[in-house]
Amino acid sequence: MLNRVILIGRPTRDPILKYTPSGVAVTTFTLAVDRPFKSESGEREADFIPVVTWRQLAETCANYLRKGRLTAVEGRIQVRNYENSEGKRVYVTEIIADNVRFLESSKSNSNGHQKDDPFQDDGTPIDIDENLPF
Amino acid sequence: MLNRVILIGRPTRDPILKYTPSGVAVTTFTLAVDRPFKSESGEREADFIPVVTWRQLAETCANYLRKGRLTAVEGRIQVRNYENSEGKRVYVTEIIADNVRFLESSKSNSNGHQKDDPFQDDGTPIDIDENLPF
Amino acid sequence: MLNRVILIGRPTRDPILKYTPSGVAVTTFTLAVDRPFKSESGEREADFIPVVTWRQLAETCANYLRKGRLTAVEGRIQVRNYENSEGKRVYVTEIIADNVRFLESSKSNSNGHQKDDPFQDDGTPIDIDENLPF
Amino acid sequence: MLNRVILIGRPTRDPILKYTPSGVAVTTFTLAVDRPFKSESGEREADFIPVVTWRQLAETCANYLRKGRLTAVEGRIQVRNYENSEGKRVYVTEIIADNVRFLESSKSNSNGHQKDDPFQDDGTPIDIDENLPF
DNA sequence: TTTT
DNA sequence: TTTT
Repeated sequence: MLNRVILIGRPTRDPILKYTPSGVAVTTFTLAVDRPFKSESGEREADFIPVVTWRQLAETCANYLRKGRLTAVEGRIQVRNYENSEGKRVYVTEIIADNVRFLESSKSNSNGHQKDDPFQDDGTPIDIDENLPF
Repeated sequence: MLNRVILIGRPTRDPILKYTPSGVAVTTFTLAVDRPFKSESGEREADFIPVVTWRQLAETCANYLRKGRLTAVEGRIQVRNYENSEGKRVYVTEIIADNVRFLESSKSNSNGHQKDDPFQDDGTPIDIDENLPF
Repeated sequence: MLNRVILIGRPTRDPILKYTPSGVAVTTFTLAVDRPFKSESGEREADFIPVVTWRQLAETCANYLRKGRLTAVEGRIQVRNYENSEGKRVYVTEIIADNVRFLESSKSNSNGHQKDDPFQDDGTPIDIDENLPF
Repeated sequence: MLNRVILIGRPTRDPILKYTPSGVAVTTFTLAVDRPFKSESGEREADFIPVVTWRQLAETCANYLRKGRLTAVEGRIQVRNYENSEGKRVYVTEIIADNVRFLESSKSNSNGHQKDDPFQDDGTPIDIDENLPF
């Protein structure tokens, strides 16, 4: 009924832009989010959280999102499940993002604003295609 | 670096209170969160999101959380992975809650307040025990 | 750059639907949000937070939002300022909501769903009219 | 009943650390948060949002927070009111922060982590002193 | 495996 | 000015 996630972290790699059979743009990446405390053995730990973006926001992420650059993600948690090749049910948890902010864009200009950074809110109903098991 | 989740939904069953070997209380439940749009076939859909609570909050959830009752959950996303019996790496995504609100408590009194509802914020560093593969 | 607010509380009165000169629907109400701790003197306290909704969401709130009913609000903080009749600058802080959930709708049917509850996300850019000092 | 705010912006000036009569540390600053769209006249606009931090987090902000540096703030909205010298009721809206992240700390080391950055969550109940009209 |  |  309400489902909101906000993350700040760093993509583990550059994103890859794909298209669904019906031509909808989709970009997937994993965000490494440092935990606010150390593990038992004193190491810094992180959660590696899969993020999916659609349509205009997917294109923007393909253009601006870069491995290792600090990034803020807003969206909702989605839990999909499907049957794998061995007939077992597999659960996949992803963030479906509707807002992404590039906090360390290499394309920032001198006053700190991102150039050519379109309005990134994507409030239209989510396409059915997003449930495809990429 | 920042990791915040807010959900409103309904537990799919009553929670069960367990204790770690070191005696720390832990409660797990699944929250069914309706999606804000219908599926291709016109059905309402939901995400089924695992939630874990620890210590005092675990005890409170065991006492107040009930199957089907509207519930708000605040916390962070955690992604664990472990090797299963077949030697395969399995990823588990859960919400580690630090705040739970019982929006339809059956134990509310006539003026709408929850009785015996202690301060529910649990801001202390998370115990190492939480990484046990329950 | 990122501005997100999530509240659960109760409207202090029924909302009133107005229209801007250009015909845009706008609804304003105050949400009473109980604080999670008691005051020095042991009393429950609340924050009284002004909320503004626009367009379709304003119409939906006029239809469903009711005084005293538990309500969830998602949006962003906006700080306006204007000069009052004595020439003094006055600051007004409001939540511009883009999602409102009626958690205790009196119009719920027997299986708990809200009837005629349209998709409430309103992700379009905010109209200039919202800066009018209502 | 639930009250959560997450902001990313830039402090308009260096913070100043003060102490209440009872010796509790408090730091106040204003966060400039760019709006995601331009004004009617095509200008970028921002909301200027007052933020208050207490105790350990106040000390950390005094040490690390700097004017103009990108900063993430988590907390809750508080609406105070008091009578001013002319006997008029004045409303003050502030974010009481319980988590602050310095996204552009000048004290970051080469791998991007903040040095000497203590655990910043401050989950203890808020002190009565915070209601003093600073 | 699932809530209303 | 305030909700339960």
